[in-house]
Amino acid sequence: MSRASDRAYQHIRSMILSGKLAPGEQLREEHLAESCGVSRTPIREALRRLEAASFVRRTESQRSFVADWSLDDMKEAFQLRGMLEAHAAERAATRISWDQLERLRSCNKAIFQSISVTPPDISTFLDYNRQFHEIIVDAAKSERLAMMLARIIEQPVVLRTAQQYDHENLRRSHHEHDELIAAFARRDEEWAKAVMTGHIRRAFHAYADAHAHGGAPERDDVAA
Amino acid sequence: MSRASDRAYQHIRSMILSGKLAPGEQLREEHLAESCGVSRTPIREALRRLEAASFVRRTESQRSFVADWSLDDMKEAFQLRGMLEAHAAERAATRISWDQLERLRSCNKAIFQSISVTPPDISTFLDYNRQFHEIIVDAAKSERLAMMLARIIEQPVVLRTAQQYDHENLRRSHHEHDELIAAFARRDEEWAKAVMTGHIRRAFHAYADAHAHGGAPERDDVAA
DNA sequence: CGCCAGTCTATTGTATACAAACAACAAAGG
DNA sequence: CCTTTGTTGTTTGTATACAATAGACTGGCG
Repeated sequence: MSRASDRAYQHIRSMILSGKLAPGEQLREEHLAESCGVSRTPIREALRRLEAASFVRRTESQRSFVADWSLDDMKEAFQLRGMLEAHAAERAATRISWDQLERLRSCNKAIFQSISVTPPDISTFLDYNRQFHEIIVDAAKSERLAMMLARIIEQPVVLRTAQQYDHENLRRSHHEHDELIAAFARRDEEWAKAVMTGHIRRAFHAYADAHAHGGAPERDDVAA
Repeated sequence: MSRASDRAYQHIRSMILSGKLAPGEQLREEHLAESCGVSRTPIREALRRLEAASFVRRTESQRSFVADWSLDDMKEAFQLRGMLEAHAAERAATRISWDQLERLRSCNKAIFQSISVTPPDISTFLDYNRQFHEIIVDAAKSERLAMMLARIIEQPVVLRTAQQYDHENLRRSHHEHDELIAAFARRDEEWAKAVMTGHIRRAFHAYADAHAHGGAPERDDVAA
């Protein structure tokens, strides 16, 4: 991560997420280079990766713009994420190791603690939540799947789900994780898949509700 | 496509598919540059794209190697493709336009003609088959989905399914397409999804069988 | 004989200069 | 007044030189 192109990637990404670069705005390589304090070469590489992650869109004439996301885009991304993550859970059910299962348990224990205090420690919740899902994707043992999920989860639409959860949602999230663990312990693919589908779907509705109410997120992360 | 980086991409890709670059072989930028007749800059860009498409793998120290594919990788890719393409069919069922439906019909008519001659015109079959699936993905109206599918279909594992089909498989493929068209015409999402799932699954087994028999493909394309 | 350190080479990362392409605009013709 | 075409400026594409870094090799030491 100490390479200039990586730093440029993170820098541009955060500028997009923070809104410093507005959706639809054109990204000029030279301008970004100046802004990031590097030359155009690493900027170009960062732009390609940002494009692959759907943060940036390029016209046929190779000009880059900050991607803007419609409501349909959001639905799409969540639908895709739900499908892929359910598939991951299905695969993980028969492949997960005892160690990974144990780590899921301790993750969810930490999650429980983070939401048991008042006010809930959302930041900690998010960290462990991310870990929880990462363990599952890892247990699914499919690099391609992991790659695709990483790309979707990275996306601005799916990000920003956090901070929006009320206590009820946090509690339900924790409970669903418990159910996932139970499904994994029983090696029940169907169950794991079904629980994960519902889990992501609930996350989507929580996001949609929060979005409708116009709340602004303070931190970017997934909260499924 | 006339840009040097695009030509480099195609050139390296074809060298990988043809086996001129063996799986596991290291790819040196300078060497490739010489081989493609361009400088390292467009090669670097091509390598990043090839990496995103899983043709190329990079170590943590940024060295590039031709990806090699295990049998599990193959299964994985087909599973993912089946899931995504079924999802595409599901979405397409309620979104497809009359014009697109008509184009599907004419595509499948052309497919029928290509397999009615002796010997079957596999090349034409493949072209129209690709068109057929493209129309469906297009009708699904999900850019993200299209992007992901494009990436999977591009992959060496999923490629090379062609030329392997016997007459029976070709006929069944045509018939399944007809059933898909019927499902679309009735706007029946579930039906479309189910047919597509079986369609891709059959393609997988045809591939697996052909692979087991050790047949060598002469042309790279998908034949679902 | 094996192992570690230092050096050296091979390979990738970055900066910069120049070339090419595109978009915006202006001018001329219908 | 609209369309079309040429011109100009802005932006991206490519080549090349140089810097940094990871791997390989060699020599010395335990």
